Amino acid sequence: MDLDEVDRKILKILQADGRLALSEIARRLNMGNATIHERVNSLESQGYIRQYRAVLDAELLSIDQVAFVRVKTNAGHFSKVAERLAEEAAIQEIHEITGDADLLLKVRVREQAVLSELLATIGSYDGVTETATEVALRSVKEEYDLNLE
Amino acid sequence: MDLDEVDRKILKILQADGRLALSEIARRLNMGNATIHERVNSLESQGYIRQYRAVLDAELLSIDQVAFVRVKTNAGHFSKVAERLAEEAAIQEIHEITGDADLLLKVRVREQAVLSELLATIGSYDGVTETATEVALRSVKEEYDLNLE
DNA sequence: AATGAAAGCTTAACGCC
DNA sequence: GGCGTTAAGCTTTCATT
Repeated sequence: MDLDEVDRKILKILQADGRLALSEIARRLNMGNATIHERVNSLESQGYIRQYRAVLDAELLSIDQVAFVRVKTNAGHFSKVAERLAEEAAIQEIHEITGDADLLLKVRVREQAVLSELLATIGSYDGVTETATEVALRSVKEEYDLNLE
Repeated sequence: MDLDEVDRKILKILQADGRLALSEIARRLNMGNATIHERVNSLESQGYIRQYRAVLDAELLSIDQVAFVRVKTNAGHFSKVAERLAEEAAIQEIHEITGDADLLLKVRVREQAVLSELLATIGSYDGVTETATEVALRSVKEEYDLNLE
């Protein structure tokens, strides 16, 4: 990792405010306008910055039913299953995990009915032997900041 | 307070590209500059847009050890415990869930050693009776888009 | 790598419909 | 609610160090 202190500061700033003007970043770091512009371009093309996005309020938009699904698969099939599950828009996270189950999914839908459907679909996938679901009654925290200190 | 088609389109666009110029959004939607500006301001102040952020690459930055922790608490204590856990930067998600455990945490750290420390800390919290941890061997998908149709 | 300067574009505020 | 105008501010490029 060949990031210097300035790069890390830029990443921290943009992680916290993705729309901040580059000229304002330059001001805060006491550097030239063009320098920050070049640095940000480089951070983007090297892949450190994957995307800029507006974070929407899931509750206000009523897309706030969250569930976690543990999936067991036939021996060695979990990667293949995971690739297929990745195409489902309602599945936000797929992790291959240690322990009893093979995959842990985080699912987010508008209504419980959609969850039921999805579970039926997952259950019918080739290589899936078992699913177990836990529903979130309340999501106390959902933040995705990386701690760059 | 309700969103119309234009609002939804704006949210979709900004969710996918949080740094897109408002004038470009206006162009795409065939509307005036000032109109889009007003709409976005309103979406922000109503809370539909919670934040703008750069999404950083956790693997490139080597902050890529992910674990899920199930926490059991003394009867009725889980909300209090959750509030306290929310202050830990490494804990990205806290959900109150159905089933055997009371809380499900998603944790993200630079090294397993930090995870061990965190688990010790959590275990010592008042009201926590038991924790069980699953480590993610690979995270196949981690996306946080809301499906606005 | 970093910079200042300048052209072109964007934002934000205003008044009008 | 939607729009055009405008001044101030921003982005991007380029020649220079």
